Amino acid sequence: MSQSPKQSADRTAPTSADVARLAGVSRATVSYVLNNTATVRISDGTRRKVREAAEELGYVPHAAARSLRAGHTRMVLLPTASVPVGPLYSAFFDELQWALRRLDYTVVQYGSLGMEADEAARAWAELRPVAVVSSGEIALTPQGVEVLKRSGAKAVITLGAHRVEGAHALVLNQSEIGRQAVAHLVRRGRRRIGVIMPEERGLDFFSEPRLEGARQAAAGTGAEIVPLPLRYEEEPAAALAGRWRELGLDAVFSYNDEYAMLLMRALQDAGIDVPGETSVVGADDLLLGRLLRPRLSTVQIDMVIGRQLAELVDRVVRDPDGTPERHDLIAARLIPRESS
Amino acid sequence: MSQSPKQSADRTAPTSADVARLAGVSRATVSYVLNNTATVRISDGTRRKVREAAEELGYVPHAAARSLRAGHTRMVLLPTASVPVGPLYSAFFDELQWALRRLDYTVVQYGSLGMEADEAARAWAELRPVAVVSSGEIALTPQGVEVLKRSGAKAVITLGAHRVEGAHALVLNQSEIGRQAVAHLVRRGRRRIGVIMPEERGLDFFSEPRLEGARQAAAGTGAEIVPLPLRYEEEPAAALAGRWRELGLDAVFSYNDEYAMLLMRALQDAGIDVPGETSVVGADDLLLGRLLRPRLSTVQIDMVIGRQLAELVDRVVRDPDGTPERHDLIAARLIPRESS
DNA sequence: TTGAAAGCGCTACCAC
DNA sequence: GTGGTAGCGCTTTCAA
Repeated sequence: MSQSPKQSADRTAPTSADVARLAGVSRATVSYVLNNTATVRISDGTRRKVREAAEELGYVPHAAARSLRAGHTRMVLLPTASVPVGPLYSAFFDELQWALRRLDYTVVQYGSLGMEADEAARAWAELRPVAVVSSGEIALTPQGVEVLKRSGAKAVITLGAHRVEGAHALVLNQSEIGRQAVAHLVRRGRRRIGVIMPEERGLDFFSEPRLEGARQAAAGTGAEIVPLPLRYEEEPAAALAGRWRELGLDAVFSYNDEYAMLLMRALQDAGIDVPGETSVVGADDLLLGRLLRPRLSTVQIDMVIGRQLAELVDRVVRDPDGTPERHDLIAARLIPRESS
Repeated sequence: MSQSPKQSADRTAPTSADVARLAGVSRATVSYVLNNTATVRISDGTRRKVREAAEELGYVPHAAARSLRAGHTRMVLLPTASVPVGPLYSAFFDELQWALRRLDYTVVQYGSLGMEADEAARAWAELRPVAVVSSGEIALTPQGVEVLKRSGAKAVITLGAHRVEGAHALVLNQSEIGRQAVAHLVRRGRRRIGVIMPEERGLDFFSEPRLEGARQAAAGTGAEIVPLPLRYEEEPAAALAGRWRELGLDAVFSYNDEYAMLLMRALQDAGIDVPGETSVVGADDLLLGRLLRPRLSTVQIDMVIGRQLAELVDRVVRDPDGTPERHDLIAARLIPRESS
């Protein structure tokens, strides 16, 4: 083997002082050049020397030192905790991240699985993020918001069903989804409507408001809403289908398309005709809904573009004392197919 | 409105000096107490005073200042970029995060969507992570690894099919999946076997090795492998099914269960009998495979537990100069059902 | 048992 | 145009 470039690996990271020394200038000049500081004029020769020195040493600025000096960061913290939320949500997150980067923020997801609310808030605060966008998987208390703001967070934004004192809110009005689904079923003349409630942890956050919307749509129509807890597995689905007739249901809003597929298969295997005896409506408009027979009616969900949220973050960071805003983030539209 | 607690929000964050002042001690003492420094004895009275002062002020230490002083961090960086990877992968990531936190690392996902390899490596290096676990969505070049190591990363671990010079590798031997699927089909007497190659960006990372494995399994058996590009949509699937007979295939390994569902539906709609005329095998053992008719044969994938990877990270951080390890991370097992 | 002070890497103010 | 330098918040050595 010839001499590998490993030698450099164990040397310590070059600092701006190293760059300055190699370029034969002061650290100040290095900083000016590498940050393109506008308030100061540097000769082109010096600029080039500094750039070359930085390149040669493989200089990478030290974010912690920079933000310590600056007194603030450009970090937007997105706490996460493991909710398996599907393609819609992840597309939304991707877009949010991308849009925030365009606005020159550093986007960081902080895994907070299993942390208590205030413990989590403190851990986030240690990083001194300029903004926190909490998707609601980790509950944020008013105290938590306070801790974050004291630690320099200009914007604390919750993304979810509930408001938190002191934080801006982006409301995912999930209830609209349940409302659309049930309104459709009522129009179809259905009167006893089941609503699937997933038993998986972390989903009540979505399912509760959907149930609530279902109730609202049924109110005053004479239709009845029956919550149906269900685990995402074959046996419980079969069991539920087994007592379907004694439940006396003529329709079901099945939380989303995946639960709908599970339930519809179980119903069919139990000899229940869909949609003749029971209508089924899903949500999310996944491709699989169109592959089922009968094709699955569903509620299509248009999440607001992440860019919009990114701009809200930026606006609040610039004007932290503005009135907390409240935005609705979801538009829902029913797509009737064959299952209802 | 009565006076809200907003007053405190715009004050600056309390520092250890503030705590020291309130407790009537020095900053050193504050540090000793709050970090439970073992090498120094502090009286219980002082301890309590410090703790109370910190509590009262809502003191949160400044991670950047701490790590600047310490010369290193405990941050493990997980670069991410939007690959729609499914429940298996996300469960794996959850476990990894959780296990790393137990080992006292701070786990941070860094959204790197759309970055170039070396630009990304530099951005990560600015944060001076002690370890980087790159899931391979962002290609890591040898130069990138070098930059990260120079900036203090003790462990650079790639998670994927390819090795990168200088980095430890956790090989997701995806090829085993294709191998299992095709070996099964050959045993069933199939001779012309299609392999679905998703056209969605970011998946060739998984699909290429699966194809390679398929080829290996076919080699010497007289069976023939035919790659079949496919977008995850109904029309292309229907089109592919439309020319199925002219392709002369008697089996297909369909990348995963979701593509299998899409293709199987298209084949059935085109009047192709499954498994009579064509066998179909998926992968991932998703629930939906059991809901299909015929039930879908699949390759079950056992990902190594995240804890194992967390321990590797920790081991490499403690002994950075150890020989780069190479681990196989996937065990695959064929589950025959009705579709093959 | 506690305190004083140096210094991590960086930027921005001021002087030359 | 460029350089000297203070100081961000923290930990840790050394003295008291």
